[in-house]
Amino acid sequence: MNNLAPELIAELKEKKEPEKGLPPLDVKGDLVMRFAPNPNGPPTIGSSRGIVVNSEYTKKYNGKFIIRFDDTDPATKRPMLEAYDWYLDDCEWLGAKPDEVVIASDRIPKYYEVAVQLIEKGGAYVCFCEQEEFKALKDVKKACPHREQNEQRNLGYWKKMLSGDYKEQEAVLRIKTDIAHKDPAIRDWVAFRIIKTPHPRPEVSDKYVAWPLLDFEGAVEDHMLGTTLIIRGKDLTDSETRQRYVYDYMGWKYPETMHWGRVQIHEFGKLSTSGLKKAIADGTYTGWDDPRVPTIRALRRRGIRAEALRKFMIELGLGETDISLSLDTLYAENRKIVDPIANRYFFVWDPVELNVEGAEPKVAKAPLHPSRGGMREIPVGTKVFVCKSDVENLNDGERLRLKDLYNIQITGLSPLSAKFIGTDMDLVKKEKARIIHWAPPDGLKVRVLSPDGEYSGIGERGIEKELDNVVQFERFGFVRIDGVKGDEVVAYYTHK
RNA sequence: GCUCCGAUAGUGUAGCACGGCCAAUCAUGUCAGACUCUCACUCUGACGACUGGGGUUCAAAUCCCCAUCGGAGCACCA
Repeated sequence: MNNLAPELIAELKEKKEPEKGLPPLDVKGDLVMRFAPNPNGPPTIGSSRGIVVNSEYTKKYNGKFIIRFDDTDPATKRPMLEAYDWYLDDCEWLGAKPDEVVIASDRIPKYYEVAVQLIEKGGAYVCFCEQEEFKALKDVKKACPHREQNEQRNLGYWKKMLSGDYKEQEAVLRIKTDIAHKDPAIRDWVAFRIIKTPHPRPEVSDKYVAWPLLDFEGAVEDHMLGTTLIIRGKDLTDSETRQRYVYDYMGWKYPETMHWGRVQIHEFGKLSTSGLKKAIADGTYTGWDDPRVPTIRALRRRGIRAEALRKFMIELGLGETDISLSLDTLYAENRKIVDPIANRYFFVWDPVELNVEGAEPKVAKAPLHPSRGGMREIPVGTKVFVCKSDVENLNDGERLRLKDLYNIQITGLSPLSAKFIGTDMDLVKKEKARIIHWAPPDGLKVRVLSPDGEYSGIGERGIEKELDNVVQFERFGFVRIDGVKGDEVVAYYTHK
């Protein structure tokens, strides 16, 4: 069979191994996709899904990946100036360097052009209703009086909207849809409103007072960018129906769309960008890369690898159900990458001093890595530090093994003391003595910042040479060495 | 209230478009054991799911209907 029809076998194998994670796409022609965040905060784990999935598809199908900043709300969801670069930086780190970067607030005049065309086609009108007033009418499928204004009037009003003649709230431009549409969410939606707060970007600042809303800006942009496939959160499913009115008036072709549900992460719960902003401002968190914060920057600082995050996001697939997941899977993925390369060191948290009577000063030798070879050397005298939790429930006379050093027997509990009883591994193998790790008294002062608090203690020398690397503190977990200052080391906790 | 949408083990997924090969895939998790001078890694084993009820059919996780549960939108937010 193999000889007769090798291509059949190959085909069978392919059928057996469907694409793990993302469903295959039916791409005809070019694929253009975009990830469109509002940079009103740094990219979060949630953003990474959008970045990874969009870029993964465009990679796979040789398409174009665009990042577009939907920053057209200078007031309520005011963009954060630093965040623009953070997005680009995190994208690059994730291996998702965009082919094109677009900033909506740079392209306002283009949106104005489309607005004028829509008005001329009778597809949009300037509405002076108060919000409540309009809603009341809309709820009973009734048009407001402004809906019937002719094009000339609308054009005049529109000019006045642009020139700043109206106050905020005084006038909006609405897209004429179907005022009796069965879904109230669709009825004559707002495309532009007036905001007199200057935009945070200095190049834009107070240049405009009429700002497009997302549905309008996105509609025009997706057409201009030639987007062929949109993947976005299901909170925007109705956008398609709304935006199609614009596309129909203009005679454009609407892109394909796909949606995904909300992602919630157990470890972080419901943290909103604005909530985080507040917590950072009041000092609850140290910044946007505090290990307790769900941003990509924080994960990076903790030593999560881009590949692990990518894989994690891809394997979520594209479901419309809301999902709630635990970072354990991400950690497992990361551990697979990091475990073979991370050097091992001793770090003693909550250190307790232990004197070992009868021990000769020596140099302990321990492998840098259990399977890779290379040794570290730790000079040690008669005094070591051990973890408080390891010696809390000891009995007098108990025998222990100090890992890679020697055996001891406890001779006193307070103060803690012990005596040297040899180096033979039989203590562990036959007597099943516990092995604990330790640190020399002249070690480094180490602080570990982790999602559930800070640990401080003493680490062996050598750690200071691992700046920026992920290492494993034995019996503690993986950490990334974040800073070294003299004899003081700061590490960020990666995971168990 | 109106309009959409979804439901497979603790979690996340595969399978559903073309019903049988599904007593249901993979990963993670949990438990047990092996290995190991780490409670890490690796290995072995166990645990664990088609929301419920009807219908169509020789045959349903897959198709249809109802119910239940969950979610989204109904903003001059994105």
